[in-house]
Amino acid sequence: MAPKAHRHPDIDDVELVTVLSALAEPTRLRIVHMLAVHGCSREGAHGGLLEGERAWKDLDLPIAQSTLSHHLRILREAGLLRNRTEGTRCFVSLRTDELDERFPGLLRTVLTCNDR
Amino acid sequence: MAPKAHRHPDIDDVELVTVLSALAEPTRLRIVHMLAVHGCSREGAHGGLLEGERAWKDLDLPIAQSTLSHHLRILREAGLLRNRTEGTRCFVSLRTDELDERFPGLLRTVLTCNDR
DNA sequence: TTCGATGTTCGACGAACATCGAACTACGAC
DNA sequence: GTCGTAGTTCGATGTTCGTCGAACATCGAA
Repeated sequence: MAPKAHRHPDIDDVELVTVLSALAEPTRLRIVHMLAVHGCSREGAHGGLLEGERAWKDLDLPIAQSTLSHHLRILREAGLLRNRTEGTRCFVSLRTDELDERFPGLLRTVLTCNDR
Repeated sequence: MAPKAHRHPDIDDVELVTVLSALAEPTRLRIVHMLAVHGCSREGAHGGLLEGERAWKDLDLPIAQSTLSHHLRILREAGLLRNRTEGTRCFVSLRTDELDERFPGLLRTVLTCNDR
């Protein structure tokens, strides 16, 4: 659909438990990892990618589209990522800075641990 | 019961997602918080408390005993805490150092975030 | 040995969750 | 307008989870 506008919570309204719950699922942790590692890719020639963004369609995971959409919503509502719609396409990115202000060091620490 | 011996996982066998799942629940996060903040209490006169330990019975939460036991098991199996049995009593403590070696900074960061 | 205190395990229950396919919606292109 | 693309929402299904009370196991004390 790429509906008119997604709802992004005010970062100050996000609870720590909500963030942890969002991250406590293999698929979602992997999505966040992908966005962190490869989010800033310079595929300049490709599309209207902004800094740190990643196209929905490039998130190729072994799950159904509807399931991916579901996980992205969980992450969005936990304040972890932001959706930007451009025509029918949509791009996702981590809310790195805001999140770091609310929960200092959390995202970076988790991602570092995730690398083993 | 306080059975003969609890099973504590080798910290290297613990997955990040397991730890996050364990922490992603209000009651359990509160338990970990209590152990971190008040674990090192000097109630010297009271019992055989070791450094950083806390007696089972002192964890007074508004839940049934069986529920508390369940949560403690989840935390134990996630490598977050250790049980020590002494007679019929049992004491719990965070596996702070081991955990920090496996997932550097994770516990401290989460606890700091939890303080707001 | 009998009793009480301390935790653990065992169903059982409803709620929440991950997953899927199908129906739907919004947009660009023709 | 009509069609295809891109992503969301809905309904259904099976699983996991948090919670409880009851039964059980283990130990110290009387």
